[in-house]
Amino acid sequence: MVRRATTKPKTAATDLDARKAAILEAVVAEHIKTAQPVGSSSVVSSVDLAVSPATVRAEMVTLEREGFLVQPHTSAGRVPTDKGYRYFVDHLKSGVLGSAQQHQVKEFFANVRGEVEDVLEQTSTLLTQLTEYTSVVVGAGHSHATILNVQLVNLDARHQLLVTVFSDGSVVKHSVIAPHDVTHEEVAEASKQLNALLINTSLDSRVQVPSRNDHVATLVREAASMLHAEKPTTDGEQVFIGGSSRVAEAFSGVETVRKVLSILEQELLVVSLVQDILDQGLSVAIGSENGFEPLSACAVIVAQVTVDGSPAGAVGLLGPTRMKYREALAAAQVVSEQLAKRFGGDEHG
Amino acid sequence: MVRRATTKPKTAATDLDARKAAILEAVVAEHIKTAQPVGSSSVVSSVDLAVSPATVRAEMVTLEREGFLVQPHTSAGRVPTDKGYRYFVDHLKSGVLGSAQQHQVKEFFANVRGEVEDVLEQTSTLLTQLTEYTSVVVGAGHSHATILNVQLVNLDARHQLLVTVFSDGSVVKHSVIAPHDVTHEEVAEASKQLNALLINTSLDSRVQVPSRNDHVATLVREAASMLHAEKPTTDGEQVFIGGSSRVAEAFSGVETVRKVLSILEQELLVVSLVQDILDQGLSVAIGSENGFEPLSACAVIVAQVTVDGSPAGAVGLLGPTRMKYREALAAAQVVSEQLAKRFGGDEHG
DNA sequence: GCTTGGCACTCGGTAGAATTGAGTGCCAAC
DNA sequence: GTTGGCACTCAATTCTACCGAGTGCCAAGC
Repeated sequence: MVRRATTKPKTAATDLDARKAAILEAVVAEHIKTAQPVGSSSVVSSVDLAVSPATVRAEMVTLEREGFLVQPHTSAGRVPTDKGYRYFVDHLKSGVLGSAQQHQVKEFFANVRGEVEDVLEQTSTLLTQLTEYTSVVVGAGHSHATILNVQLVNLDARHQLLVTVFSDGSVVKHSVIAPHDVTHEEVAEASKQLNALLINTSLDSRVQVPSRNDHVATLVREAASMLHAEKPTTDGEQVFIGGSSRVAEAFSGVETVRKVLSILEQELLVVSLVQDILDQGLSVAIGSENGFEPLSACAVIVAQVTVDGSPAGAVGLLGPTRMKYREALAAAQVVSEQLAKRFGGDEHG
Repeated sequence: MVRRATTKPKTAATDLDARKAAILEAVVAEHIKTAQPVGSSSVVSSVDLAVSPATVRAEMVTLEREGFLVQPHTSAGRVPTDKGYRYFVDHLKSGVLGSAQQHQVKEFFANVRGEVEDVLEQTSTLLTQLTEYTSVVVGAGHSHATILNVQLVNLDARHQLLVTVFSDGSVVKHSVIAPHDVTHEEVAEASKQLNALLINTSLDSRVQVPSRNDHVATLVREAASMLHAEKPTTDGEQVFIGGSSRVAEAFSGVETVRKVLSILEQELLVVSLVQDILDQGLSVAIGSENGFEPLSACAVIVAQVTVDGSPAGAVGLLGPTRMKYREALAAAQVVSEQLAKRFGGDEHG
């Protein structure tokens, strides 16, 4: 698995004097806008520095030496490095959503109906519409939710379906194969026992299964073991990815597009990517910071969704490193807040 | 919605004499291999026709006039049109999977575990591995399955979750909001009544809900209506798309890639695309035949999965019109058969 | 001691011209 | 009907010249 090398969440390590900062920011902003290398004169005209291009050039040499900028080739303007973007993002005064978009968000949350999954899925669509980037919405797993109800349903004499309802409103099913043919009554009895056994437990907790060897007890054991055999990898997280077609626009090289799409296809990887970023205490991972080599051309924005004080998921945006950070951050922020509100105050809208 | 214009499922309309056919097939085969326009001399050397390039050229003029080939420009070789591919596919002697791939399929179906959804999802991954194309796996909706069990579970006094188990092993949940606070006992009673009411019915059939106005009856009505309010669009179909990153390789233009990805994101569209193709009685839709303008650069292969004589889903492959039809058809064929076997003989593995 | 205008220099990008060569269409001869 | 021959076409490639954005450096100026 391609896990990240533990890069230090180094922030605010280097500080630049006001003029260098202004120049760097101008370069980044301009490059984000135009996707072109930015030259000294262009900086002068975009910032009011009362300084000549020559001076700016001198500063840019320093900035390049310090690793904030690079020249694609001599006699071209400069392009920000990941470090340059990092500085830019760290010193970004947080923006606010355009009013049209604010309205769209409001509209959206006023009108979404349906189950949690549906809401999350549609939220991911909303996010890509707001930002032009690919979005990721992760719903928390239910490993800590308690069981409200279990039901063993007969499909035929040998096959049963175990349906489990959790306190967070999620429902999970497991196929159970009985070692012997069983009757409806036995299934009903097993179902009853399972309820008695499991209600109010969580998946973490071990339960005492009957050790007898009759049909019912075997069935109960079988079912309980299916339930607890939950693969620890998925943990029941739900991932919704929206706007993957945006990847095609955001990156120039075919190969980059392929790599990024290919990562997005592996939902487990996406979950761990988002988790990694949150663990680092970041809200943006720029280029190689995300630790996935194939995503080194990407920036990933993450905003945690906090419900009742504990993390309940996250929303993310994935774009090129030269993405519109301010707008994207604002969008992620607002949407995550709305999502939190939605699932906080009134849990089952 | 971009639905297809009802093009006639015209097959075997035109027939070509043996030599023209051989030339056409050579051109298609060569173009599929090289992605380049194919010239007369290249045809001569790839087919043993005992005929000179000049003669081939004369034939190609005819083929072009009849719409099977086009020239990108004067003085280039020829490229097949959709019609050309169509002829090629219609006259394809069905191929067989490479032995390595056969083994892979066998291996796969010997080892997949888990719920139907998991199997289908992994099947889509298998298909893209077999073919290098994007795959689509559609599981049939449960609109005709009967209800085996319903359960109303209390989340809190006003919010309940209705969990329905169908005879095909699918499980669906619906949030229910009670008009008044209800007790656990009332919920249990409602649950019981719902079971009595709904077991062995299908979603098509209307049921007689109690008209009384007490809490329990209201709850029953509310729950039943949620269940039957199933949006007719989704019908509970499940769609699994694998290898969307393959789109980036398969098409050259960024814009084409974007369009195709964007269609793939809309699962409902994909379902109707697959359905359309099956309705036309086709197993391959080439270029504009699929009726979606953004997919006019694509060919789509579909193989129905038939369980116990009735359609239970479909597997599909999406690639460029110059896709490797023989291999892709073989793969779709084999996988759909295996899938049918899997869900036929032993339904709940 | 910064700052700056001046200047030579670099080098990617573009435009135009020349060249190449794969492939065609046509035709007269077989 | 088939074929070799041939003139012709035109995308692709190569080469050249050149432009100009942008740089680095430096000596003069505030």
